[in-house]
Amino acid sequence: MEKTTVRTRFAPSPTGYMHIGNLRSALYAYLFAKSHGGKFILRIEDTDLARYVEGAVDLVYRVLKEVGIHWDEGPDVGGDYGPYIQSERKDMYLPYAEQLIKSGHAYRCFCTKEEIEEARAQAQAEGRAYKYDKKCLHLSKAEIERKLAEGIPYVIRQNVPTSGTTSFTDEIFGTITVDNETLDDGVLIKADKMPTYNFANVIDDHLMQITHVMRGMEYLSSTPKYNLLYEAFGWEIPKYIHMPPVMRDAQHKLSKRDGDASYEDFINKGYLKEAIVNYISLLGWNPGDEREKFTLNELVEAFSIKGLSKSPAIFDPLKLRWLNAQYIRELSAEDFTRHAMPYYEKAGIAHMNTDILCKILQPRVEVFSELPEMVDFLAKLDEGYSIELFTNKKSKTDAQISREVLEFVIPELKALEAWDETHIHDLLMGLAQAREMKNGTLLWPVRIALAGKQVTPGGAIEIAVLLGKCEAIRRLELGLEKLKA
RNA sequence: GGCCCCUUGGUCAAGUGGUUAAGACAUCGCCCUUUCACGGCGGUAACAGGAGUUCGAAUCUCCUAGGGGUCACCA
Repeated sequence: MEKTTVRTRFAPSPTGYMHIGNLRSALYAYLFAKSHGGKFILRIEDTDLARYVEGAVDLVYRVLKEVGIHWDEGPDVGGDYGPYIQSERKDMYLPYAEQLIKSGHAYRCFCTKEEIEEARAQAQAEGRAYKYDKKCLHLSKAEIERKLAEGIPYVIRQNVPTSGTTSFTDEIFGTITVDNETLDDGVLIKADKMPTYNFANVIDDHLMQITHVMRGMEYLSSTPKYNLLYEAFGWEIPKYIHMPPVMRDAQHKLSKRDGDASYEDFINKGYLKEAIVNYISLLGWNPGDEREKFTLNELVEAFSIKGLSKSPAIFDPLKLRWLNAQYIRELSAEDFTRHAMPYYEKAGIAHMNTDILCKILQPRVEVFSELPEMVDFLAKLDEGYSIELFTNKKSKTDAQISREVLEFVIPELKALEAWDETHIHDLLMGLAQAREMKNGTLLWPVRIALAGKQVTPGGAIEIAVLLGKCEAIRRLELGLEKLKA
């Protein structure tokens, strides 16, 4: 038996926004295809002209490329089953719908939107689900001809059976059966001759020989209608893999309105793309072992739909943060600095020693955007800080001791020729030892005077080096003055 | 409301008839320490509820509850 190649697709509609949930769908479809040595196809679903957004398609390309999800076929790279943009395929669908009319699986419906609306409103008022009553299915040939001749607009509806059941097997949810009676005669071709999403999907997936349809589980309940279509055409039904949504909390999907739902939002906040991909891969999937950190290639290696969850997953920003921090810590010093530089500039410290900045910041930063706030004191001392900061129980310091410390430390530092970590370190430690005081007792007041802040990334020595001798001495003297006052 | 799906700690989750019910994030405590972090060690914390089936149920069945989805000439 010939083994067919796995083909999956990601079929976004270009909205100008790469939702985390969509990215995850793309990721899973990509991982599934690649883990089976198959092809991953990108198709743009833009049948709704009213929703056209400038530059939206480019955004899809850019994000996918950036995270390393490469498509084997798509609008820009081509392929044997193109075009890959639905609007360029728009003439392909109508003939298929007409074929269905001939075979009795579809029919023209001349009912106006208003009529439908009315019937729907009435159904709602009576508390029952609306279903089109198949009125136009029973039009005589002559009537149809007459309406056609009059140019009355129509849609083409699927003629679903009114009895019996339809079942299908989802690879993760198992077999699902529905009563055909609950199915509505959905519109296949709109009055403007454009296909509806559902119809275009079936045609395109078949024509592009998609073997595994991976999509959000909101399509679970319309899948029987898809299958009826495949059957009407006599086409092979693809495998279905429906994926639960990404949630903001137990009752809401992660949505655009939350402000935190797009890939771009996270990148702009200083998250690393590797961390984002890694994190979302784990939202609704697990590798079956205890690994949590994965590169894209490792994900391809480890991915299996067996690890996909049936229930929705709540997006946990805290865990993403943690994972991001893990990735930041693994960066080389060069890469860390490259990522941090825009934020250094924002903080006005881009001229400082990047080795030391890296040393003190890399283990502390979880998201790059928080960096300026962490180092604000470097660029500018808040001279109005309270001298109560000099008091610290654990370091055994108070204002009095701090004053004494600064009084003997300042001249020594002033006399120091080589202003670097080693020399400052040796000098300060030597002084503490000579005076028989805890390192902390000496270092605390120095750091406070240098930073004017209780909590700082890095200690007194690193901060002194970063500030440079001149500024460091100035701050120390200012601190001493405050203590004397 | 009809139909479909889901339900293990606060969160992500392992688990497929017999386990002291993993692990991670978060949280709390301790250690390390030049503040804060990093790192290390440890603690708190869960099978939605109820009936069955079975020698034995988180695992199988049914009911209830809760949640989600869907019911467009939107995708």
